[in-house]
Amino acid sequence: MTTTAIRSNSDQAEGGTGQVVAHVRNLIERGALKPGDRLPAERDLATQIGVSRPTIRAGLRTLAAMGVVRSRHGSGTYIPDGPPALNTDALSFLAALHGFTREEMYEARRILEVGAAGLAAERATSEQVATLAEEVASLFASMQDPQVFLVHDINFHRAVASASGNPIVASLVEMVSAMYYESRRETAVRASERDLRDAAEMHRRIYQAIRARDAETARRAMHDHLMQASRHQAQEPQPGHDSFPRRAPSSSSVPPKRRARPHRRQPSN
Amino acid sequence: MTTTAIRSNSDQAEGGTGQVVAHVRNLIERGALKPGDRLPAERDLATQIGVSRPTIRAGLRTLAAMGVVRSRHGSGTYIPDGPPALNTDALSFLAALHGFTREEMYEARRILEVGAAGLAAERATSEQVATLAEEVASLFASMQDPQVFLVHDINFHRAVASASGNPIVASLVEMVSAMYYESRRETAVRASERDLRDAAEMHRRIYQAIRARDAETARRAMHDHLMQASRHQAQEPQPGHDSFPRRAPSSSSVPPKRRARPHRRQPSN
DNA sequence: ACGCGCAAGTGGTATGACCTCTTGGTCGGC
DNA sequence: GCCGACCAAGAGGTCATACCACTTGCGCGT
Repeated sequence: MTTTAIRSNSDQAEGGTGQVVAHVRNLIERGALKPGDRLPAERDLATQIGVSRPTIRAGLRTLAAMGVVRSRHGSGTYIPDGPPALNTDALSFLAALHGFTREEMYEARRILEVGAAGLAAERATSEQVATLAEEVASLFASMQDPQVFLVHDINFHRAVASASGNPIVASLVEMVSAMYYESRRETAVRASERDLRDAAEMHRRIYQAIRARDAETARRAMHDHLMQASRHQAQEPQPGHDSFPRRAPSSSSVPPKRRARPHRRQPSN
Repeated sequence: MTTTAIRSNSDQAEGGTGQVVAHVRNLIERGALKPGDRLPAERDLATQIGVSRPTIRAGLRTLAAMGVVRSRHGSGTYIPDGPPALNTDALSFLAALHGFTREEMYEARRILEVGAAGLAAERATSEQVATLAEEVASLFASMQDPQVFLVHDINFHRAVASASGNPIVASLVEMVSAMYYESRRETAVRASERDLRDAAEMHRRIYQAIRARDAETARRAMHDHLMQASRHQAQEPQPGHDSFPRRAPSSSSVPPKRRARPHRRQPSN
């Protein structure tokens, strides 16, 4: 019975750069840094913490990649305000690395967004409902341009997530949506106008259920929408495999589906 | 009707460091880099891409923060194998920054893990079921030590997520679990032994449903478990607010719940 | 009073050096 | 002949310094 320790994967408790991350974290937890604030200049931080500027920059870059800070050339390093936002690229990289399938993406979206739709029906403000209405209108208005349609499609789903009132759920949906957009952008042109009309209609139903404060109908509508989208996309002409890594050709016959991912062990350093 | 552009939040198409990230991304998409591989040495990458070593290091640090690569002192920079893993610290930072409430965390967990439990019931391998059984046993065995109990608690939920067979869902659960662990670690000692026994029992029910391949029961059991845990925790002695930022005292009366987060705009640079 | 421009300040990059750690090969002893 | 200790090459980590690019706001000139 192994009592596996829980460790952050970027465990930088020691080392200069981890010192920087920890310092900023302390500032945040002490309330000295709030969203919108500007951090001290790198050269100042260097003298404060007692490390060199390159080390400071390394730590700040780590924080920037996490979405905790944002550097603006010539101006300073700031903590972004607005809703909390994770780095959306991370999931896209993992998708490219591990070859996530469309079905897996839709499955993840279904789990997340069905829940988000239910919450949105219970809590959406009138402004958020208005935003949803606008995006639905944009969907119907862009049925002849799959690329523009896709943008409004994603925007609608992000708006639903935002209307859920739960910033964590909203952040996760943002990540998954960004990954989906990345992988869908190239193939979106293959969607038939009939499919787009269906999709627009289903978005409208989701919107109406949220507006009517009917959580269960909203959940079902979101579920049906994502199921149908997944089915439609599976029927489209051969997907461009070029964006996904191809397995190295092996002498033995390649398994037809996906192979399980064995945990090749790696030294812990 | 704004056609909001969809941009990655770490949009580094230009600039030296973004060049490095893009280069590695190309290597991945071309299949030249697979999980477990080692990247060229920093000094070599520098000459290949045509930038200096600090720039290379900046790009690699960004990738490391995303969980795409992992540097090991004295050995090299590698692409982690094993299941895809996002950086779990990011959510913890956002939690500290924006003061996520426990209710929001449980809500997010409910959405994600109820779905994961359903999938796990449909797909878990016998090995994964065995892992779940072990963790359940560890839970019953550690009821007198809340800290150890918490570790096995989290491990059980991670195992369920892994058994879902969906690596995206598993990654998201990992993130949320890590954040939850961070915020719960300090207050876990307050849990009564009776609550721990209840919790262990509910984990056992989840396990049994998954083992029985009963998806709907697994979903309900997970839902009930997280609901009850949320309720119990709300009843515990005053939670240590010290890890969460306190709002600056304002002259006007503070709204009782949480105020909406206005999007203070910030220059786009 | 208004606007233009310059200068101070800030992040971004480059160079080069040195340190620590890992790793694998080699040499010695058993 | 085998095994262990040592060492050296190579990798990432840090530092110091300089210079470049961009932003911002103050102040000068009109």
